Amino acid sequence: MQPQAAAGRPLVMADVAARAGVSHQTVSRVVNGHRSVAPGTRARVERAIAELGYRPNIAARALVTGSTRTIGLVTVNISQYGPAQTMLGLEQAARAAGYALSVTILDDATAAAMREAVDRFVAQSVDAVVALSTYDDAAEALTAIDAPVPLVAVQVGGVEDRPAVGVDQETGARLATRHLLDLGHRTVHHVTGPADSQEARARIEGWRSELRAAGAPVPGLLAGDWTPSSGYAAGKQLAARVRGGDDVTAVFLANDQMALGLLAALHEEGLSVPEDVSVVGFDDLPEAPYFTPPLTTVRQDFAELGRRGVQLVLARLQGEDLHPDPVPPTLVVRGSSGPSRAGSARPERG
Amino acid sequence: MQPQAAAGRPLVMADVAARAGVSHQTVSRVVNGHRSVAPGTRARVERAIAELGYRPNIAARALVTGSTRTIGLVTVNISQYGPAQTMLGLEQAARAAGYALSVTILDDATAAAMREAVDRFVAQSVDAVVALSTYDDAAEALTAIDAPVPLVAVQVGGVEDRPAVGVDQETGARLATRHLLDLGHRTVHHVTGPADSQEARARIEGWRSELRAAGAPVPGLLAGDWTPSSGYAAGKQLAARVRGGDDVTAVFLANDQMALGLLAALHEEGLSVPEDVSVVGFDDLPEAPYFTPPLTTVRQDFAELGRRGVQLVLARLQGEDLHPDPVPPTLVVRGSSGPSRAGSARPERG
DNA sequence: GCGACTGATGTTAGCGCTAACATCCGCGTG
DNA sequence: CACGCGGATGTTAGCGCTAACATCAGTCGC
Repeated sequence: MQPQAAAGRPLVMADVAARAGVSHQTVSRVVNGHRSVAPGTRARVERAIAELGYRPNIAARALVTGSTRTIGLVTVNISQYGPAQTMLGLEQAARAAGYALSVTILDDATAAAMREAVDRFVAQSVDAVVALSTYDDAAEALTAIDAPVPLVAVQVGGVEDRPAVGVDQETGARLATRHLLDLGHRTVHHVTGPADSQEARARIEGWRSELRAAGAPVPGLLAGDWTPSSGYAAGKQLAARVRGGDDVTAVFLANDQMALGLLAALHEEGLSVPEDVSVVGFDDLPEAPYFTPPLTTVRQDFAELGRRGVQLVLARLQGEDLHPDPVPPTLVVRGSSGPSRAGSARPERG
Repeated sequence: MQPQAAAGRPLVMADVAARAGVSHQTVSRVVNGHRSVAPGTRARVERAIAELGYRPNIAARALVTGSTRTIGLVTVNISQYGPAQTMLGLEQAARAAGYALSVTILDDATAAAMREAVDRFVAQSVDAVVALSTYDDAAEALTAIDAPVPLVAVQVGGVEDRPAVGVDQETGARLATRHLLDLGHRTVHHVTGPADSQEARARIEGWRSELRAAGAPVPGLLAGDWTPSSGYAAGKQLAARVRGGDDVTAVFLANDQMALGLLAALHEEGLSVPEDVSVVGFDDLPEAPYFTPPLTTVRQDFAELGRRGVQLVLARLQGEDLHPDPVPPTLVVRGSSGPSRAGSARPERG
């Protein structure tokens, strides 16, 4: 696999040219798949390349072409399932398109950090930057940044003048809410994500409008922050209200991790899911089928999101102005949701 | 790719030089912090750089220096907590050291895929490659690869002639096993990771040697593959044995996700944790405290692992031959492990 | 007071590649 | 049969930067 032969200095095009008995330019033509090269010559050059194990020096190529064939990714929270999965899709699509992916993980989602990251990428001469963030200040910085390269946002809704691709959060939230309503629940409570997250707000919006459309009362929000711990707190709160006689029979949480926390709290408080309270999450973590009980949730296709992000980048690089549709989420029904006030058998794991 | 969109064509060193009234070489000296530049000149050049918004072209620099100040990371399974967290530490340490991080996510952990990834990085002229994989064939490929750049392994134990940094898996497994033994359990069952994972084997080793040291019987292994589903299957199996009268009171699983699956299975089978069976995992996922019941587990400091990985790379780049100590794991005791009910109401086979 | 030395700067020569132009050849056409 | 055309190839000129050497003061030592 070594790119240089046993010889001391690294191989360059001229070495291949000498071996194939052609000029270095012909080698360049072969390497770049240029058309006007005689088949015989091309074969000879290709053999020389293979025999020598030659690899073009991409720094030299980048210098003259002005393109590094690298996409910069700036993201937050890589240890969460969603971003990690999106990154996976992004990387694979980028690789398939012949681009390398350079990554910056933001310590915190501030505008300054976002700017600095994009800045560093520009200095690094990436061909384009993909930003994965759903927080307001970061998103704001994104609109403000005037980078000399295409800059696309993934998973950010509501950014007007910046190409973006995302999952339709609102539809997802409506799916979840509708599901609970259809099961006969009078209304559905909602545990939110952080207030400065656009996704969290879109989910609130979807939940609220579905309730309104069904003529159901719209209860007050329970504030969460994506963490299991905040779901746990919300669970304790709801349990107290149930015990106080409140009519709380269905909860929709803005993500699965919070749902896990809520499940733990309800369990501790002696409430059964779904008999006493039905619970629906959002994301469909790989662990969700193994929660106690298995979690009904809204699945987002994060990898697809990443793929579309790259698509968008490539389009921008061509100068096209693609406006991709949002990725549709789907509802996955498992054991944590059931009919209102009616014991039922647990559906099997998904 | 132009550094700044101030004028029509991209800025180059000569522009700064002209503005500062010096030669482009002096600008280069200032940019690279060379010492023999008169303070006045340096100030003038720096002002010109700031005013123009000049950024050096790193492709040109890379071409002449032969260094891209980029580290390549090849990893698997980024959607798992461990690798993701390790990557976080890696990225931050790399950034702090002035290196960019280019990422390849392996579709599958085969030797061929590993080779190809390293190969691509070499073609990309990265300064070093960090590999994050614990699977045999990938690890094997790693030893075999003769890259023209430093290649360090993170989280791979047992690779002899290749610089590596990892967590002390064996100690972690002993910690978990000892904990259960100390609680009075006669022995501890073990659900393994995949057989071709070095980490999984190290955990088996630790578990086995701790049992032996305590003079406890060593039960047969339950094969898992890191997934919740395999933990679930193991749980079903164990539950059947408990019902059959077997003396199964403590289980140590090679990761937390499998523990989640096992918890779900035991719950379904009407067994209580920790009353009937004590359960200990490995990793300490952020979700682990919210399992039902909260999971006792072994914590690994993945981010630290990443940081040490970069340390190792930098040392290699300097030509030093650092041999870092493994990162020590710690036991986190929560509700899923408790005292043995030796001589309990469960019927015993004669 | 003059050669050797030191520090600040300029000049020159590539790094390995691609783009543009130059060249050569064989062929069809009037 | 001269002409021109286009396909195949070679030649030349940079891309923007750094390394190495050249230059040119000043400064020091004896």
